[in-house]
Amino acid sequence: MSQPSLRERRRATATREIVEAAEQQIAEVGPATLSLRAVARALGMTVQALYHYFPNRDALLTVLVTKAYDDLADAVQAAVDTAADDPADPDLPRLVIAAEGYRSWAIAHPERFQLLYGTPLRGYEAPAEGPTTRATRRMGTLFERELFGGFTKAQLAAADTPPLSAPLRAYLEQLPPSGLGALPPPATALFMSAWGRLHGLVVLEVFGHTSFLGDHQAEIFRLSVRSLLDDIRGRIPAA
Amino acid sequence: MSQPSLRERRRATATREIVEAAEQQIAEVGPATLSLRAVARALGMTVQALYHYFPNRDALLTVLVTKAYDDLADAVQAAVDTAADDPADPDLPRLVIAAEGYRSWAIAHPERFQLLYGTPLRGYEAPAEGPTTRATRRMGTLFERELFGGFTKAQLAAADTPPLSAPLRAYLEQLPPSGLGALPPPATALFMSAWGRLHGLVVLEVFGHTSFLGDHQAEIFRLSVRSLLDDIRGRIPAA
DNA sequence: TGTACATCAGTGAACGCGCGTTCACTGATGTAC
DNA sequence: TGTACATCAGTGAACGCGCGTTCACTGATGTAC
Repeated sequence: MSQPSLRERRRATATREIVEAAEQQIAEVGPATLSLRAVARALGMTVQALYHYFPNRDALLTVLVTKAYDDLADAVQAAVDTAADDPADPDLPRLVIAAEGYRSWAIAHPERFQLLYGTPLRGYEAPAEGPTTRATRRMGTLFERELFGGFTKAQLAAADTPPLSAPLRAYLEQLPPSGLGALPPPATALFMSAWGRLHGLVVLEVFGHTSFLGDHQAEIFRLSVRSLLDDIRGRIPAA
Repeated sequence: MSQPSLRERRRATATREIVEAAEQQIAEVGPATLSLRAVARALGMTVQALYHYFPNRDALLTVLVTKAYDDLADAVQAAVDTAADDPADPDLPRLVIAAEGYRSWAIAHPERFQLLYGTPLRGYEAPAEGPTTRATRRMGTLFERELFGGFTKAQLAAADTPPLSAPLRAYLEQLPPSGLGALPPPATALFMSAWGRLHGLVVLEVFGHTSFLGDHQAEIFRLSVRSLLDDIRGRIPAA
């Protein structure tokens, strides 16, 4: 219950400032070129001082990656929550809102989005299990709810997909229930397909491959997510 | 008609060797870390010699990017051609074959795929118009044919999509006919959606975000492309 | 309340490294007469 | 066929740069008595 000491509070502040300066750096030069020296420079410190807060460059990167996953998941969550409280357009499916939250964050923070979904960083290995997978799961659960909410397990199990091989069915069924294992196999397949679809358009846009669409990228995206929802819903039988 | 001189042939050979060594380098350390010195080292040359072939690092990168686009388009083309000559499974839609050609190339050359679709390289600006857009168009045309081949313009124009705004319709109609401008607007929208869908799954897989699917990524991909085809075809009215 | 000691944020100096690029050169290949 | 000159691939030496990390230090903050 003892409140943090002055030193602890200062340390926390300094750490936060370092992370923010690093994010600023990433926004300017991209994740691959992030340099400790530049971060220190931005803070008016010497590089060596950073080593009191992070044992090395990779440790700082890990924090940045983790935070980016969390911020992205938060952004999607916030988009859904806001729309739930005060629906701007009651006809807009919440999946579209969630997807647009995802897209908006990516466009607002392209370099941090790269950090997550772009080229894996040389020499940097993301921690296998941990906060990053937690944030991913959180986001997955959100989309899953908007896609499949309101359908029974039986309906989902009867979803109309191209046939799944027996080994695939078995594999999907034994995935950890905290993730996708809770869904019947055809629904998992649909989910992956939908996830790729949503992610694909965002990735193309963020990396500049759809710039020929000019100002209409947002509309194409919304259109595409609407179709996605139609397509998926059309594959789930009525109760 | 004069055949190339000895010197010209040697120069061509040397240039090819440099490009190959650079591709090898990229395969080992990734596109961002590509260094002229390492390329020269691999060839047993000094760095300075490279400057007789490329004015600077960016020029080499441009060649590598262009070649990667071409090689990818070639791989897709080859997959379709092979299947046309000697269909391994006559029931497998050619779109699936093209898509799997795309996926296979990406998986076989993940670093070169990154070069095209991963994080844009710092300080490197791709030539706006030129060979890269040509290769992209080539690939686009291939997929377009497999998606929409056999349908009339009238059918495509009547495709069932969520409503397109008037400005979007107008914009899509005036795109250059060499690219997507030849399609009726709803078909273009469908095409973009399909392209994102296909690309998305590949990108997730290549960058390791679907590794939890283990050996089943190929099947999920095929399933997803089959669904994609169903979904699109289902939106185009009968003649 | 004061004093002795431990903790810790920060600095100055330095390390070794690999990088892209430039310059002046040598020697081989090609060309004109 | 031989000779003079131009072209060009390659080298040695060097440039200035920014990087991550280590070490020994100073001075402020916190803690035990």
